[in-house]
Amino acid sequence: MSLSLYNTLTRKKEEFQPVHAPQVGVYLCGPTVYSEAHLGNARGPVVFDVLTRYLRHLGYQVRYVRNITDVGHLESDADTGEDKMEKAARAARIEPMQVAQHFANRYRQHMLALGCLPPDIEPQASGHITEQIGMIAEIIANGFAYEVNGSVYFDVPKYDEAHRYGRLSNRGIEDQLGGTRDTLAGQDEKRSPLDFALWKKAAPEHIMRWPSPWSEGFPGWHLECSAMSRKYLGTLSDIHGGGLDLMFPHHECEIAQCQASNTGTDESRVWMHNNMITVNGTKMSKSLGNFVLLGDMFKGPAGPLVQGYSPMVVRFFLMQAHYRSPVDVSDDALQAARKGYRKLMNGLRLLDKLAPTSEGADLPGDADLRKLTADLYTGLDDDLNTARSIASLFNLLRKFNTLATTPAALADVSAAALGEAVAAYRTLVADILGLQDEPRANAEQLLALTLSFYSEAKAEKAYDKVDVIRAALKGQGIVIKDTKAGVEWAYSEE
RNA sequence: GGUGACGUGACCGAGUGGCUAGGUAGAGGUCUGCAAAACCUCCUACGGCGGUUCGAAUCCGCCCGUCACCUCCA
Repeated sequence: MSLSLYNTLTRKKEEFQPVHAPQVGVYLCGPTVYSEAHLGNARGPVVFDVLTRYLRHLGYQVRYVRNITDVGHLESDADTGEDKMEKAARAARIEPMQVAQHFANRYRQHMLALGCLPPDIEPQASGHITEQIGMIAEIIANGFAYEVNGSVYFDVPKYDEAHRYGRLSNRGIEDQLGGTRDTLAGQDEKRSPLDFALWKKAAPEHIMRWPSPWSEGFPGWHLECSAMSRKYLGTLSDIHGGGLDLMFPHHECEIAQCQASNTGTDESRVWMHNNMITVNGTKMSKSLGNFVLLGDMFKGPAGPLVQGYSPMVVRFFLMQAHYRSPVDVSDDALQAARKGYRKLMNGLRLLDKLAPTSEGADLPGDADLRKLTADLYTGLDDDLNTARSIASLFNLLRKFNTLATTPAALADVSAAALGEAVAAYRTLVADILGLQDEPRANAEQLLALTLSFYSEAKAEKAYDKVDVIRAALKGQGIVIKDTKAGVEWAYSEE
């Protein structure tokens, strides 16, 4: 089996073929760091984390780029030109970059907690102004952009004649003209309402600004990803992704920018879009206010949820649905996920105890076990269907549990078949799905319990038990101190 | 208005022309000092109406319902 992925650009599943095997370039549109991340923001990173983990497992050399957008997009075209970052900064009376740094730090913490490995490159838009200016110059030189009053706009109708705009989202420019609003500010500078900004001249009160050939200003909303993707992944990356809501206009514009610049490609061969997370069937979003902040839901009740859920439970919950399906959050669903996750973790712990009891090869139970093992990856290979691979894991886990409790069954499988199955389960759960055991037991409380047994043993003068407990804790780097006030403990200073 | 999804058993969610994913919940059982875990069995669904087919939840048509994008949004 080989990996196939659904490509939004072609609207079908395609066998994955790297542009330059064994190297694979993956780009995920990252967060705009002017506020806390919510659950919906976590789906893309989790999906792409599994994707890159799996690609690496398949032997590819992956370069995974996930950007940080710290040049805030404008709050809306209707306001005075103050962007999100500045607005947040003004509210907190700090530097815009401080806002960006703060939320970028928080974001990284949350992503790490969710088991998402750090990207190989995490470029910031503000650090790539030069590249963006260079790309604008190319687009102008190629005749697909024009300058008005220090701002530069992408000429969509002209581009459409040469390359056809809207291939990704499958919409013609006639359709879009019908639905365009004519009430937005700054529209008068554009030749067509469909045109989008590549560079905006900064209004006097605009803090974040950079010099450019056209004006002191800031780059357009879609340019950073094109510029940074090209810089780090070349003119044609392998996979570019983000949420479904980024397909249009964001990704559509990225493709247009790349085609119109000297890049001359669709920027990426495969375009992947994860579906939305919903609450009672409605998309979770900042603007609707129905979001659940990650930091909140890890700790306790948040929004519509009556209790908290640990990062790993959230990760498992997200992976139990296919990434192109919408997934609805609810306590019922999360609680079910939590039990499933723990079951899988208990399975992981069971593997250590599962040792073969038979010598021979090709025993009667092997075929069944091998079938279950082989089935583990059919889901992932089919457009990263984690839900199916997880189902396969549970099927294999049931087998493991049977083997663990039924000596006759265990005697029927060979060491080789069992070893393969155990290794595959471990690899899939821990390395590819990235599910780690979350210790739930509280060490302090376990220690207190142990000390109470110690005290009891001491009272009974059962010194053999006392010594065993002492030695065991010593092994953990903890010494027991019998004081007049009672039993205490301290870290061993040895 | 344009574009695109989706409607699966009590709940969450895969699948998609024949071989009834999986998890959670529920019922019964094995095991068991109690309990838990585990295992076995049961509950067998695909919005509605037509059509194609030997056979459709799966393909086609119509209808109903829900959602997303077209404006910042993961």
